[in-house]
Amino acid sequence: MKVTIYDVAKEANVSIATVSKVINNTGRIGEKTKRKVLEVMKQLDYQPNMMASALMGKQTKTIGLLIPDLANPFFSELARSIEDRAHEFGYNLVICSTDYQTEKENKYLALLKRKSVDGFILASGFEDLNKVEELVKEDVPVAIVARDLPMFSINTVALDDFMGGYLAASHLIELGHQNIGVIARDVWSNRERLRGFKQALEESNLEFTREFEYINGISHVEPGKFMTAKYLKGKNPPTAIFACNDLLAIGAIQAVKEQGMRVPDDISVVGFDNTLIATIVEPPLTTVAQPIQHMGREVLDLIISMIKGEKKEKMRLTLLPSLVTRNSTAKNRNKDLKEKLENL
Amino acid sequence: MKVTIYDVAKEANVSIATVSKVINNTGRIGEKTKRKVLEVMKQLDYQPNMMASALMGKQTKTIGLLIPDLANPFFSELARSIEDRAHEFGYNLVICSTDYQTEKENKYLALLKRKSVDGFILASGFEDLNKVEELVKEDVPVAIVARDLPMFSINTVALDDFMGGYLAASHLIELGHQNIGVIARDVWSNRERLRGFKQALEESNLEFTREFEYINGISHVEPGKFMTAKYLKGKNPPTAIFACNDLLAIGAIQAVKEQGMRVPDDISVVGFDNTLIATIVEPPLTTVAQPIQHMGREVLDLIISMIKGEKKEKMRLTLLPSLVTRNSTAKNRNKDLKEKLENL
DNA sequence: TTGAAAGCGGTACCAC
DNA sequence: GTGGTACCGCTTTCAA
Repeated sequence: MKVTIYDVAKEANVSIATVSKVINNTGRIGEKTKRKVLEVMKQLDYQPNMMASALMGKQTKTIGLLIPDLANPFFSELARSIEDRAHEFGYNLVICSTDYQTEKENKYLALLKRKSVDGFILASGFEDLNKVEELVKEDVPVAIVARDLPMFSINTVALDDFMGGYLAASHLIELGHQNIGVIARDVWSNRERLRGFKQALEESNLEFTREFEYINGISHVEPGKFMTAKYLKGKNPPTAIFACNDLLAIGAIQAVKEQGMRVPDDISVVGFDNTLIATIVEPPLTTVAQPIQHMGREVLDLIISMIKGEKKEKMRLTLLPSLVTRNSTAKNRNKDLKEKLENL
Repeated sequence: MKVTIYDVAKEANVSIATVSKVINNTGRIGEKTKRKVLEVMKQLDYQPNMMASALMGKQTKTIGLLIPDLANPFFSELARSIEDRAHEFGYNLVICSTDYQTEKENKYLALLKRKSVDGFILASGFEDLNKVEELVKEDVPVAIVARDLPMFSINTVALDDFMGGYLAASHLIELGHQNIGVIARDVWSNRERLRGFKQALEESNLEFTREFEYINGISHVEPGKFMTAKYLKGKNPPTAIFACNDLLAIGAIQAVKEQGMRVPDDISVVGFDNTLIATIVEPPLTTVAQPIQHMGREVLDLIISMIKGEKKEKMRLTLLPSLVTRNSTAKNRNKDLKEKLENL
């Protein structure tokens, strides 16, 4: 049978109260008794049961992490960075993939609450914030990561998506692209990226007049491929593509190739996230890098400080993206543009 | 404050024992009382505290999953498939990345034990099995996945690695390759793959006489690149590379390109795992596919049945790999071979 | 059919 | 300093 605090107490000829004190290093205990108890604990290989102490109001040292999809490189990298930091503090992560389904989000939220997790980190869609608001009201520590919720008072570590879009567009404009196709799923952060994107165009006295529609479905390779093919086959095909995540960008590259064109010679492609796969595609992807490690570390620190009860005021930490230039972008050599320039 | 079983009992004018019975659907309760209690539970939005019931010996409905690295596509895909199946049964996963460090493995094992997880799924290195053996002795449900431990009596869901290596070699041999470089980390499963690989050579009256050494470090892009470059620059360069995971294969492809050669025209490359990235590289990777979804599902089912106390006898389930042919492999056009053939 | 009460393994307050 | 003990929230006999 498992060894309990009673076994230790009996073996050390003290009360369980005393043992508890040496475990938690609280109250005052004599040096000798302390040593004695410690010794017995080691000898019996005693492992305090966390369920029991959790019941008495102490923490469970576990944090719930809700993400859309663990198999998506961006989220698995993010989860890993959060996990590492969590372990540094002796915390574990319960990870749940929600597939962007509100139903699952709510289900996992409720389930993990029953398991008395100390707090939640949300990287998921959460278009429906009712349950999240409830948690906040009940004083359950909740922090958001990689997902800006501007009109909601909650601790957040996010990326400056506006700047991300701006960066992507600026880079492309500098390379002489004026007709740029955008591929994105309709979520808040992408709307921001699009705003930043347009802002950059505007500053160059360019206008975003292209046909545009959000993809439906998730941000994966296929939709990126599909949408790019559509743009390329449509009238007024773009000379560059800005995809709002690396997976979509991969799809874009594949579509370009299938049309018998080349990246970046004929079409430039910019991605977003800078995950492992950006370095793996051919050509290597120019992409807007999210500081994934940094984000993971920051939310974890944030949630920990909330759990500890420090920092009662809400805050939003915005990290800045940076452009990583690889080989999927190049000067625009498109004839139309050349002609236009020559006609000036 | 949180609503407890007492609140429900009071509100429904019954004892907590009765409430407990309706929650768990045990014992015999009158229809009316049952309905009444159910109603009150709903009304108060009562959520039973799992810590408390876990303390009483019931399950925590959480499973510990130890993997080497959550950011590695193979493991994140595996984790995802296990997670999905777990959720079907109402279980959660606590995921820990061990980085192949025995130290971390043992640390997480102990930590999760204190948290009373119902069982462990191990996909990690575990060269040191002492702690695992202890768990088994203590009757803690433990299952191994994606990692064969042949001389150890423990429930396992694994791949037929021997066959995987055999498949890869056969494919390459069929394409006319005789001088094949192998890249692998020195772990059990790779030793098996190598065995299968050699077996196929042998059956074709070929011999594996190449210089060979296991990589040191982890199975990631860099070592694959490094080792391939080494082979290519060495004497008697191979016409094909068999890399024991997709990441290594990516590295191989990159190295080939850097040497100014082409895949598959000059060098063929076969990977292992068939993760997302195999479809993303250029050229798309021919690779030995592991049935990741299937494996995840099977271990989960296995551990559940262990938790439930069914199936006391140990078993090893071996899943079969299959070769997915894409464009990183082609007929050997190497001069040497041609000459050889002509000299016949 | 229902309920009183004894735990499960700890924590923490309060005497001694 | 150390120990007695009342919980924490729920499960489970065992009576009633």
